[in-house]
Amino acid sequence: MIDLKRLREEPEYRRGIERKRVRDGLIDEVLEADAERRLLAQEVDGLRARQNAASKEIGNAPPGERPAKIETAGRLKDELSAQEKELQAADARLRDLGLQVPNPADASAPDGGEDEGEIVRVVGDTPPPPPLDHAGFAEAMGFVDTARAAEASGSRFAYIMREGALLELALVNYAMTAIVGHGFVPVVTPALVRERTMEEAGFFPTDRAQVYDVDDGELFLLGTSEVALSALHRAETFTPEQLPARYGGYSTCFRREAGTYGKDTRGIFRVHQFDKVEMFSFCASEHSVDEHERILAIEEEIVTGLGLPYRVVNIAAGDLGPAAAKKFDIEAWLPSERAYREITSCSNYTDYSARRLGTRVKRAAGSRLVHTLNGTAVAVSRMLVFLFEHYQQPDGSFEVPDVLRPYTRFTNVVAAERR
RNA sequence: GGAGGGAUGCCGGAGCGGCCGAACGGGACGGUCUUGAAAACCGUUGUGCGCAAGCACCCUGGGUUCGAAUCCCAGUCCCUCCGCCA
Repeated sequence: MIDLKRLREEPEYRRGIERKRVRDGLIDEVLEADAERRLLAQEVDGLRARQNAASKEIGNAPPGERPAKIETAGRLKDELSAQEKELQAADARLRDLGLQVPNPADASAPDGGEDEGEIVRVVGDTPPPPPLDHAGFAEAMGFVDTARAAEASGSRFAYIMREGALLELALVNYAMTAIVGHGFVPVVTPALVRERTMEEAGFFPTDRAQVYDVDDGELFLLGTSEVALSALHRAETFTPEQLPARYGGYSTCFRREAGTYGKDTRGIFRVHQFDKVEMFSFCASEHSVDEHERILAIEEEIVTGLGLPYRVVNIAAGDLGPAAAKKFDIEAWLPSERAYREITSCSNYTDYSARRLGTRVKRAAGSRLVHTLNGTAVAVSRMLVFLFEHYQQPDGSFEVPDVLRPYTRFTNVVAAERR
């Protein structure tokens, strides 16, 4: 949810919203609905004050005078309930519209759309394509079976098998160990949440089409554990010393991938179900820019540890999700495509989700909304894609990245017609 | 799945339909006393919106009433018992 007061008063704030993709006229509709609601709220407040006073009088009056007073109070009541109905309707309208408005883009997010992010830095040398792309290699090695998964579940599913399955677990361990070392509290989250949680995390109503629902819409499968982590401090007020509060979530993630038909259909680059380790921070507003850089640095450390060449992209305003004010993607080099492709992503949601959650921090006077941030530690299936290309050897074998060996306990998988 | 009980402020816990934003106890904070601390005593101590008057909040949403923490309905969550289960 955006800050309506700032929308009213700060032209900069409005401009930040307009730099994203917003339906024409939406902002003005919101402002109108807000003005109407505030007017009604004022009237109702005044009416209630009179009604409260009238009722109080009845209690204090001698019994003989009561019937007349009850009569007047009764009239006030009718008037009030009519006004209250209108206020309720205005509230609903404002809420409905307000939920559609995205968080303003930060000034440091570049203008433009999907391919107009700013390349912040490029790290490492880009190798030529290996003999097999990730899908072909994974199949040849018996690491991944998408054909049979299609039988069981449909397209964009995979059986991850043999050393591939062990690599999956090794990646989870590697990422979890890394972020716990940076002070993130390890958490295995629920994978199903209620609608409210989706909304408060900033995903509903805008991203509803991307989410699987379950049990007749009672519950929804997470697309990222970020959703469950954000709810960890719902309606809570932190003391300043408790911040930053950092959590490392592990969960399986589920995405419908609506609107991606025909895109990235080979292998496991884009699948409906994958495991992910995610960083999530609650922090004071004045520290969120630093926290964002910190999360990005940890992501780079993880990617570097796995020896992948990459670049960092400051995502353009028009390409930001509804909740993000700013986002850095790390794109690793995918040799078979001779292109950089997204491997991690970290966002600063500022107070957008916190406002819905009611997560605050105590201040000298009153309290303020916190800022929330999230970032990928490892999205496992996606990461396997890159490893299968970068660690594919000339003799067709697979070499395990050094940092994963403590977890896999094997260092090499030979090319196998044995499968 | 079946049967009961419950949800109040930082915590415990009271609360007749009006005198309840809420007794009492604890904690925390400030002060007196003390070389310092403890003890004792005194005081302060929820939040959001609003410039303010004021309004709202006793799990959530409805309802009854002139008036609801208190009565009614629905939901959510927790606890106990039975059944089932990795």
